[in-house]
Amino acid sequence: MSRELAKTYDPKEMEGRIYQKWEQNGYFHAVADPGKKPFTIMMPPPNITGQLHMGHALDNTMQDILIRYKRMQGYNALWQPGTDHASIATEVRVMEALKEQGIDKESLGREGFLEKCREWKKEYGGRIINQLKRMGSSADWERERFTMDEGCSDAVLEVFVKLYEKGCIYKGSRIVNWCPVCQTSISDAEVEHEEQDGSFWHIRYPVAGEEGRFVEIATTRPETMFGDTAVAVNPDDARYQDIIGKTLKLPLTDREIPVIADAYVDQEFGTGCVKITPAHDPNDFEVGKRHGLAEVVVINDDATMNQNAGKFAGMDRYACRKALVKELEETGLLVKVVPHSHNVGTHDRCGTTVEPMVKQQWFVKMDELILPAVEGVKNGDVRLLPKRMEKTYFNWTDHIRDWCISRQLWWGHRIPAYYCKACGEMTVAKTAPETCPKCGGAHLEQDEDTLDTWFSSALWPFSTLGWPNDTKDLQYFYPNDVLVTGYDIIFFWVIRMIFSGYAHMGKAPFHTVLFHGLVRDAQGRKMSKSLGNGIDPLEVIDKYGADALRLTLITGNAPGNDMRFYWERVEASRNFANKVWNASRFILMHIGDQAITEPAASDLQTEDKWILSKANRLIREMTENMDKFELGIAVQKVYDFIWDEFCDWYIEMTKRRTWQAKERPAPANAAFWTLKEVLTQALKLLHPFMPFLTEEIFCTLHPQEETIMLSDWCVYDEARNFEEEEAVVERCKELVKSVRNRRSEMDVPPSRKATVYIVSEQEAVRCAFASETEMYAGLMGAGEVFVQEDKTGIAEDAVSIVIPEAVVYIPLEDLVDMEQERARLEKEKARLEKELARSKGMLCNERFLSKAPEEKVREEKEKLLRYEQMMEQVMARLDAIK
RNA sequence: GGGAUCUUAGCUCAGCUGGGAGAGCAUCUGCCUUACAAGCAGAGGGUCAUAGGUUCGAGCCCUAUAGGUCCCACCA
Repeated sequence: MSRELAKTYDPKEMEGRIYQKWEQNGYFHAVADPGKKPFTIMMPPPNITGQLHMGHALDNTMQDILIRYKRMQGYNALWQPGTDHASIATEVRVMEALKEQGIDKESLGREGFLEKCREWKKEYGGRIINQLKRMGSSADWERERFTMDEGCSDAVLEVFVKLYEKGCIYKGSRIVNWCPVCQTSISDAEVEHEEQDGSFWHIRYPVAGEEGRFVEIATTRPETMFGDTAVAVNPDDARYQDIIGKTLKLPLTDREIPVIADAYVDQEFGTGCVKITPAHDPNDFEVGKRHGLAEVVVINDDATMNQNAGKFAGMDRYACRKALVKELEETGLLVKVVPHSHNVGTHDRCGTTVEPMVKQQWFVKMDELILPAVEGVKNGDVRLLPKRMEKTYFNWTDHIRDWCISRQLWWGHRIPAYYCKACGEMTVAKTAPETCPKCGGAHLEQDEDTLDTWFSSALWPFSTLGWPNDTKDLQYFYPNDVLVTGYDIIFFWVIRMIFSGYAHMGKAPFHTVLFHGLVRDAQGRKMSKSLGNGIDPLEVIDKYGADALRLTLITGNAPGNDMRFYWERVEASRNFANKVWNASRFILMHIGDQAITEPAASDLQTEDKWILSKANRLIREMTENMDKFELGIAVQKVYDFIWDEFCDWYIEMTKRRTWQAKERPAPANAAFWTLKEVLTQALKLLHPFMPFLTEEIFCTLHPQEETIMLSDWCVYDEARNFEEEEAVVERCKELVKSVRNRRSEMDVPPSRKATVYIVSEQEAVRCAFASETEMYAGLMGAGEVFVQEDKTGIAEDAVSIVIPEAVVYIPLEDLVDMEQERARLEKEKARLEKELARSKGMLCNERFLSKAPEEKVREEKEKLLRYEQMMEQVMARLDAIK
């Protein structure tokens, strides 16, 4: 590796090369080693249909930061990657592809279709993995897994059979959410509710045997009336007491249905009479169960009406609604139509309005399984960050319903239930039984359905480590440490992993869940394909580099909060990378091939100790922030340190020494050593956030080192805590700033080197300023600096600046306007008067003095003293130039 | 219907356990000063949504109000 850096920061050139080096050297690979402490993160497996989007970029950046940080701290850090088979999403995509070739799923048959899915996986399954690599992700790719690989599938079977035998999985006829387009049932979590404008149709149902008497019901879904098997009223409803138990004629049919009483009915709502359609409404289903009503199915799987709808059979559900309403109107049974907005359930994958249907499906019984998952979060065994996510979590667990896990799909884990063709007996087993255990029949058929995708991802924290086998990896890396994911899949995935961990491993899968928000576009809209407002992370990487993208995603982002993405921010991040690059170039340029030795303590200048002390504190603070998962705060600190303190102040302070390296080698060596030392520390602290840039510079700065990735994270060192030197340098900085400020106000050209006099009656202050002139004189554009006790030799019309403990004079004959000078002093006086009033007010407040902590009172007293001194100086100066 | 969350500089957002309001971008003024114009130096800009309360002290804690966002929910 050469000891020079290219002239300009060019991420494109280095990122691919560096990543290849890391991967080839096996830095990402973790092996169980009882001698080291493990730190494990499971990567949320991206779908094999997936392309890298900003959400992945954020998610993976956060995980990579944590993994790199822990790896540097000496942990045996495992970041377990893999992909998800995404049953419904993949199936839809494959079907779309087939459709273009004019092939449909059914004609291929189950096995033929699965073959197509496997081909898809082969082609697209690895795409997103390669994209993740471009982000710099240091996952252990050698361990890459797939939710449908042999091991994960075995875990799925094991869990299914185990839960079935415990009675936690059952098959039953229940009302489920049916997607007529995808032709499968879906779980409650997959249903999205959206507010739609609809209508309330008020319809008369004639009372049987009482000519001219009607019951008026109100419905939002008239087409389901063919499935009505009752009309319900509230048992306490005075209006309808006499009608309970009577029979109604179902319009347009020859069926008769009873009027029943059920507390479910709200008297205040609608007409107080509710048509009951047990086969197509979840509530009605419950009511039907209570009253023993028949379930009449009227809608087919593809959302057309069936023969129960009489002459409407074969029509689409909405076409039927229209025709039916028209007919009701014509027959005079339609009373009125009232506009009504209501929530409609849609399938989150395809947006189709979900049809509640009664179906034979498989369910996981949740009431008991969920208990440890609730307890675990309550007692802190699993910590959710930010904490408010717990409320969302409990909101779900408190209202948990059984989980519908069967899907009428082919791509997925097929349910391990086998039916005897002879006697119908069902056997649940990991492998197909050869004969029926009941009748001995040899013809068994496996259940047609597959499992919900999330059934396998729920096992991800341990199935990837070899479970159900008791592997070394499992013993060593389970439980995992942190899960990083978006709050949008808390119900789908997080809760299910937690209860699965407790149920099958006896332990929570991880101790911390770190949630992040959504990455939105510059206008705050969700990035989506339909809006076309998505920004491709790869495009960002191409233009500005992965480091810039990572920094952009992590700065100013608090856990769980959504963030907006816009290009200006990436540019700012890239500029920071460039800053680091150039500061490093400066240092390398001066160090060259010189041997830098650790300077004797006496050779270290005040500013050297100052920056070492600052860096030391940064180490402590950042480490604390990292441990608290405050990544945004941590990176902000190293950013500010590098740019504001190290570059803008420290490097500038060392310039005089670096230029005179030949004449005065010892002080120059101290500067070089400090520059190198602090830069090295800063690079390490920055590495988890910007891995490529820091690697490139680190290896150039330390040619004998192989990588920064495996170097030690910095540790706070009490011996590098230099409070006195810090105070001195901060005072000098204030001096420089006030002189610069005044020069700028007076339009003194930067090229004009002024003579600066610092006058202080305090000897200690004079000493401090006098001994540091080399550090600060250049920074404030001073030619000569005189530090003295009084105003001897200073022109009366010099510009003056009152700073704490001293007054600075700059003779600028031609530029000085005494009127302006007086105005400035008056302004300063007014400011000080305000401060004095505030400070005195506080210190005169008895209650402040008695109740505030001593430290605060002392601080305030010191401030008052300083203001008073400065005021004195301002007054004296005003007096002098009168 | 229940719940969460937000309202801080022109814009986008930080602000950890309450102790004199911050960043980036944008704006204005000087500078191509031998690491960096992707830069340097300087400046302007905020009754921290509103109204109460707790406190010696509130952007931060409590209550209410207004507006925005999101989640959950079986009101036909």
